[in-house]
Amino acid sequence: MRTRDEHKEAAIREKALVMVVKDGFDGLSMQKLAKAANVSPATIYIYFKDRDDLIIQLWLEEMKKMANATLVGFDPAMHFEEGLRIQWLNRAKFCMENPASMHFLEQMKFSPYHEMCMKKMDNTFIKAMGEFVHHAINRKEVVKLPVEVYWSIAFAPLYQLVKMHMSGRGLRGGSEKFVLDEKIMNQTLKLVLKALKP
Amino acid sequence: MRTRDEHKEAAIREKALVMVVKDGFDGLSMQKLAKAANVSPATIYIYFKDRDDLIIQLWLEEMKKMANATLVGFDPAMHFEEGLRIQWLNRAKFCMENPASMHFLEQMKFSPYHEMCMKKMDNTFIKAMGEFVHHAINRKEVVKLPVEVYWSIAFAPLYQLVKMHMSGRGLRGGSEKFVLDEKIMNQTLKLVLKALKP
DNA sequence: TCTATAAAAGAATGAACATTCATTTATATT
DNA sequence: AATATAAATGAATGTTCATTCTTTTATAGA
Repeated sequence: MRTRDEHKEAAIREKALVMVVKDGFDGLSMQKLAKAANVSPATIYIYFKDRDDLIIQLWLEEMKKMANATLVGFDPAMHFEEGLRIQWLNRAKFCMENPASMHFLEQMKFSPYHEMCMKKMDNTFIKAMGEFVHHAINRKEVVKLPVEVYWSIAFAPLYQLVKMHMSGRGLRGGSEKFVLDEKIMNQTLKLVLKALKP
Repeated sequence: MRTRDEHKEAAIREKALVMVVKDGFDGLSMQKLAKAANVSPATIYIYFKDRDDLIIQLWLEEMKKMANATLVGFDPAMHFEEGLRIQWLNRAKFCMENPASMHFLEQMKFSPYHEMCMKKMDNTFIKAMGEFVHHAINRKEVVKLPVEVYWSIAFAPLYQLVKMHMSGRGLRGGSEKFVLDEKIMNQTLKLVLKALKP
């Protein structure tokens, strides 16, 4: 029997991601995607059940990449400041180096697909995060807080900054561009740590 | 001549918002919208140039609502802690009372429409915010920071919490629901202030 | 080398899409 | 009451959509 061509699937995934990032979910048409990936429309349906499945698979893949990148050099048993710093910088690096992934993941967050995705995700990542926070709370290295508050203070500002960096549009109205450099990242991380330490 | 029926435009706007929130931009079809608003498809084109225009007008309206709600009782000349607290609570209140608006605005943020929208928005709101921060910095009531960092620390956590509240899904994996109550909001606001005060 | 099998293709299908057209309807002004 | 005008409509247009059907092609195992 004929064997699958991995390059074809990769091309489909890659072009689909770009299409969604560029033109939104509206802009992702199977026929245009087929053309962009140099493949017949029917071929897409060999690798993916349907359009929804394609989008969900895309999310699962990008999410895994992001999770792996986040955990490089990280251990849930680490002390709070060290652990947070490592994760923070890992996330920042991933976002800056993979703007399309980041953009796609953010776009998914508020789409109707997100709920479906969450159900399919394996939650070892989330568990590791929870463990880390609880260690830190037990050791009194962090203010005692619901995990969600901790989470939102720790990482939401980072993502917000990345968004502004990516759109090149800060908050000064005019034409001034906002660039998220290392200095600004360290400033922000410092403030985040200040907020969360007892 | 026949006069415009304001109720028709309002119905179109309202149903369109709901459709986008429920089914994403994909789900907003002019024919379905017409049916939902009890109107002929052609009527939509009396009030809006085309589908894109409809979406952009929707954004402008919801953005204005949000901006107005945010500024109730606020003055850019206020002292930092008071001003931030007022704005923070105003925003929180608006989000919790208008989940559809909030959801729509967030969904727009990462869509290709967002750039078009930003161009059309009047920037008095952004200017007021900038003024407020600069006062606060001059009075040494806040750490000296690029406006974007200040902004992301101050409000990104709030929106993140609202999102988790709205999806009912926190970070504990299982079935435990996350509810953003007044206690949690005050805890978070306290941390934000701690981060930003010198 | 032959055969079985799944990959891959291109054309085709019918549904749904945004938008427009020709017509009717309501009303403000005369 | 008559008229002019824009609102409102339902049907129609041509396009694009996701998906499937039929056929061809490549290749692993016999």
